[in-house]
Amino acid sequence: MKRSLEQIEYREDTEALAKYAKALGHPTRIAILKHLVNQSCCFTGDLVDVFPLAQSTISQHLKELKNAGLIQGELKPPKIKYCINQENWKVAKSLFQNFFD
Amino acid sequence: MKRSLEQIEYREDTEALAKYAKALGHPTRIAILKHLVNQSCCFTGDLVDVFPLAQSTISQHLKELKNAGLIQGELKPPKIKYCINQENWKVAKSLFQNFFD
DNA sequence: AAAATCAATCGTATATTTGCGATAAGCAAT
DNA sequence: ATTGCTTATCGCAAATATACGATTGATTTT
Repeated sequence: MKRSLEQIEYREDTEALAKYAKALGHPTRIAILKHLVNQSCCFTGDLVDVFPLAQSTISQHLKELKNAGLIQGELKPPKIKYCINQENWKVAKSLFQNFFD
Repeated sequence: MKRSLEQIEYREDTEALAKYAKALGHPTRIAILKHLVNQSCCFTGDLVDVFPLAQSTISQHLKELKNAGLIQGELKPPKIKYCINQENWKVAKSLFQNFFD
């Protein structure tokens, strides 16, 4: 992509908010998170049953949510249990709260 | 893009939240909105001075924010005055509020 | 050690996003 | 009607996102 020569430096909280928002910017990921909030936790397999998407696609969405810090995976062999990352969840919550006044 | 055969139907509020989140998913757009919240309103030209981005790029970001419904433009010849769309702003605010509990 | 199970990653295809410069379009004043 | 100012759109290039099937990797059970 053609980019501005001087890479723009935004305030840290601006970047953070954009990062969280981007992660939330897809209905499937919103739905996954809602599911996690309700169930408190769940496994990838469960989600594959809930959504008409390939396992690899679900996994990819989970990865993005994990990268954004909104969820975390706990090894629960032979499965992996995904939960909301409460700490960052609070951070995101307050970022959005402050943003909207 | 290879898509699921059956286009997934999400709840309306899930789609709406994802739409707003997507619009917020770029630091420049966050910064623009913060600017608008502070200034209450402003013109495209002002933003071009504030951000080291081409006028066309700013215009594109404004377009996305407008499409998402977060801002609105008022003709103030020869300029266009952009403001927060208070109505949708409230909607977005409560969607994020509910989402984060 | 082998088999089974589950999730992650790879490779691919396509769509969308982001950025730019250049051009067009809208409107006011001349 | 022409000019000048402001913003939108077009056309392009490159990056990123979204989805899939196929494969790999990790771990437990047999």
